[in-house]
Amino acid sequence: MAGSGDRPSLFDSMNRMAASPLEVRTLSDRLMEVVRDMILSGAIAPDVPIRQDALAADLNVSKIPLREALVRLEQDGLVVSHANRGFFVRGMSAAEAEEIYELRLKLEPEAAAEACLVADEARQDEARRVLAQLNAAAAGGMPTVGPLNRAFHIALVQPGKRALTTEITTRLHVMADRYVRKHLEHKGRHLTAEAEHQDILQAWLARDAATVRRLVADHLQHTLSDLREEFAQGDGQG
Amino acid sequence: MAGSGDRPSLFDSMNRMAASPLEVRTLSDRLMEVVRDMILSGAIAPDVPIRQDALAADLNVSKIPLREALVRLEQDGLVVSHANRGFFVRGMSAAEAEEIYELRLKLEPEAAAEACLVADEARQDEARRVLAQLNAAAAGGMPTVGPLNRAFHIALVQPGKRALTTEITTRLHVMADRYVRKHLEHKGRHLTAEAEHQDILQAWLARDAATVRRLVADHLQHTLSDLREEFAQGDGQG
DNA sequence: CTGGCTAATTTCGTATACGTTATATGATTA
DNA sequence: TAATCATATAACGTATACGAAATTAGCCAG
Repeated sequence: MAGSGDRPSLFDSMNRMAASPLEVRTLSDRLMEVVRDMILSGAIAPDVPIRQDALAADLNVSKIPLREALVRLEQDGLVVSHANRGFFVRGMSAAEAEEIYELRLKLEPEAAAEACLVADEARQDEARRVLAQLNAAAAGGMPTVGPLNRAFHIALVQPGKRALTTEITTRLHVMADRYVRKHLEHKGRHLTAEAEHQDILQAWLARDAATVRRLVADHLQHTLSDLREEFAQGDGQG
Repeated sequence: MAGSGDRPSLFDSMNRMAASPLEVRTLSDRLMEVVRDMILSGAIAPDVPIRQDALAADLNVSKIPLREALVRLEQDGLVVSHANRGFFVRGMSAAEAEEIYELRLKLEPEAAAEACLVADEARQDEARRVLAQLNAAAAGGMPTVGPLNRAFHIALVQPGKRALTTEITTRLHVMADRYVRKHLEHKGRHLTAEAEHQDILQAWLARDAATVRRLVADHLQHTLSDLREEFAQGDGQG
């Protein structure tokens, strides 16, 4: 009897956000988010093997749904697996950060611009609401800043109804998140970002596609510039 | 320290066709390709539930690696899963085809153009060799046309050493493959494609980036146009 | 037909076991 | 001592069996 204890532990942190009321989700699906956040937050270090039995025991699950979650994360680019050696958190590199932002710059500005033209009122409300939550979380130094930041950027793209574009954008944002957290969170990056977000939202709500395109590109470019600075400085650090 | 040496790393590449001789792969990894080919070839119809026990029995494996393979394919966009209802082959739509090609047009021409500038001799040989194989397979009506076509397009991008771009391009090509097979394979599309491929390769080998960019874009645009025609005609069919 | 109950099928997760591979440890030899 | 070989331990990947929960299908009353 494994489920008898029912330690609440790690899952509740995830269940709080998103989770539309009547959405059914599988365990491995939720595990993916839990493990993903452990990786993004640095709780699991890169390049060290992820011990499946141990981690599964920690999370009070068996290793089969955990493996499925890890497989998902491998496709998401956060972990790599080597046959018979297991899963490892992917190492980070300046080159990868460059590539991530290069791709985001190619996709996100236009996607957001097109989406703003077709967003209905519900989607507009959602974007507004998410940004408010994000600002509140950032002000309070909450650990949900990362996910909410992602939710905001996605909310700008999603109304475009292009599933693939939205999905790729989401993945790129997840990968970017690691770099932002590691290198930028300790300084006031999200404070400058807050102003940029506000301007973007305003143009987006006004359906000013051209401005949205420009502002989103600028926003990404600024973050990338900050990252470049960080990389140039703390170059050799682990 | 484990990773200090970083040997040449024989096994960092993605799923390639000509497997390097002593590459170790897990069962679920190979299963992914098997099931993927079943989907691409239409052996598994869209929108009908994939019976895990039955399929696993057919393939003489247990359902654990099969589920992992299906999870991979879900991230690849070929199947969808609904909690407690299982996995389904994703339905096809003209809208999705449009989006796939729109994204490919945004990424592939430039990626191929940049890659041709830095491709070493080995990569150039590989591109040449793969195209020869593709032409041979197309001439003989072999079922390997799809994978070889994909291999050729990837060979044009891979030397750019941008892992993410290569990976996304690969996925988009896999998704596109389904549409090409279903709607275009029965007509002589790969015959016109053959000439375009030849021109692309020539410019690519000559490191003529601008021409590569243009020709790849044209090539994709032609295929998309053909697809549009097909959709416009056989509109209401399955 | 509609709505709801029951039964059957299937997925999802757990527990357990086992072969194979990798890694660490210790012994042997040059 | 250093390098190589051999052994032991640990971990991964897969198979099997079982149970619980959910979905689907069938049936029946109104």
